Amino acid sequence: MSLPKYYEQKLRILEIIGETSPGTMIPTERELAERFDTSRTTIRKAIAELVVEGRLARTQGRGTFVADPKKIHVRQMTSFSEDMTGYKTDSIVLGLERIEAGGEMAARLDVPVDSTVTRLRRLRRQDGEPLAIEAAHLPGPFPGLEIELEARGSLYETLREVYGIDISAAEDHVETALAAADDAETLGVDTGHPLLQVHRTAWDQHGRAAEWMRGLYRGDRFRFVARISR
Amino acid sequence: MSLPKYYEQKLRILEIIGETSPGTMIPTERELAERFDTSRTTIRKAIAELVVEGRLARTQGRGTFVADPKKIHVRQMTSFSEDMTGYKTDSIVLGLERIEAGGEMAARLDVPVDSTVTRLRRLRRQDGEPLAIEAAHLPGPFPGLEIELEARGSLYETLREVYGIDISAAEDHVETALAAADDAETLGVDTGHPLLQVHRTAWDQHGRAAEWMRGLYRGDRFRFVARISR
DNA sequence: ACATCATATTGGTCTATGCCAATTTTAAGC
DNA sequence: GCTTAAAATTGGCATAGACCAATATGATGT
Repeated sequence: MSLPKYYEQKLRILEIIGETSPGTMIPTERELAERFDTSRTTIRKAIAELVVEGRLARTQGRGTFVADPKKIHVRQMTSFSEDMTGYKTDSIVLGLERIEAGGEMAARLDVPVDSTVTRLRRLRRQDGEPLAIEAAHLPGPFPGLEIELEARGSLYETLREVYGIDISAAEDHVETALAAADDAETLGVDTGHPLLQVHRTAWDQHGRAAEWMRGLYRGDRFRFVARISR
Repeated sequence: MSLPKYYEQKLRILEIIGETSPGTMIPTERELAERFDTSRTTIRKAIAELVVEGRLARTQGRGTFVADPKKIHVRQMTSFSEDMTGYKTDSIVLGLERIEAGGEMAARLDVPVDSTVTRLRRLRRQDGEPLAIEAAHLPGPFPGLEIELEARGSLYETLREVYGIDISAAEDHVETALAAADDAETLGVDTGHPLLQVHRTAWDQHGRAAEWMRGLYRGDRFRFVARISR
């Protein structure tokens, strides 16, 4: 019947959050521990969950602050760039290479094993803050993709205008995942931070596999939206 | 550059997992702590993440065991029951009441405030293990729903056959959430366990809002799948 | 053999503490 | 005033340990 002690503290801290507005600093961990007559460890566990839920943000040496829990929508079939209007968003190309398709990749893109696959890794940001990592895999060499993509920004737009590939169907698989050490570093979150992991297979106007994508989105900042009708 | 210490232990435990098969017991926390020359606290943090990822399962007094990380797919527009073929699944009705629509509910279902809304809360299980909580809200009293639903099992089938409501469009919003104390208890997971939270608005053949649903799915056991074409 | 009860084992929770790292604040020097 | 350096503050990370709760084990008695 009784709640875990850390959870009680979480509820009490939520009250503090409710009384203030985003940007306000809450009391220090040591002060909260003393005020609520508990250990700093327990307070930190409570705060950790509130950070994961996007209600708090903390910085070493500065303090812990009330955050704005708004979420960005990622829609099916619309690229990231189309969906983040109204924000100062940008996209950093982390890498664009041609690799040889392994067994799994070959199956996903329906190409022979060892054939050339183009891999594009991008970091998505909003107001300079990293929010998502997307790794797209395309069947073939796609010569000149670097330059064409640079000019347009949107991958799907580039595929359509330059390579005649019109993405017309897609299947997304959405699940939770915990940030691995390297992804956590790139995204600026703690190792183990919950993420939305999206795997997408997309097909062109002829029904051929055109893209296989893996996206990692900060769980506290994103919501995946899918609409369907028949 | 260096990895967090608990994360190193996580990788080492993953090696142990890789060498065995589901059901095998791994060494106790105290033994792992001694073997890896670290504290039990650090080992527990590593194990906690592996539990969240579905790689381990632990029981007080028994031990920690290698788990089978398979995930169940939840598809858009198909009910839970249609999707879990091959498993011994069942559904427990936690509650079926008629309530008055509040402001938010009224807006979501496009009905007047204070009008009657039917709320159906169900617990979804597989082989007796609770896996998901779904709360559906329907606009209107839906007399006899208890009996009709009992006979058919599937809500969408009941709506179609008995009430002439054919769900023909839906929008799902998928995000991560941490299990609150009561939901954690119902699902048999720890408080704070990552979940997939799905909000669905569904419309009938005339474009009228027919359902508003909130689902909580264990993040370690589910994957949301959405397919679209144009 | 079987059931019962005490004991040991194992995970669950919380505490107290130490030290490090990033940042802010204060003091010192010019 | 301004810059620079030292000190204090605050979160980050890991440790050791105490005690509890659930389960498994082994001893005991019949």
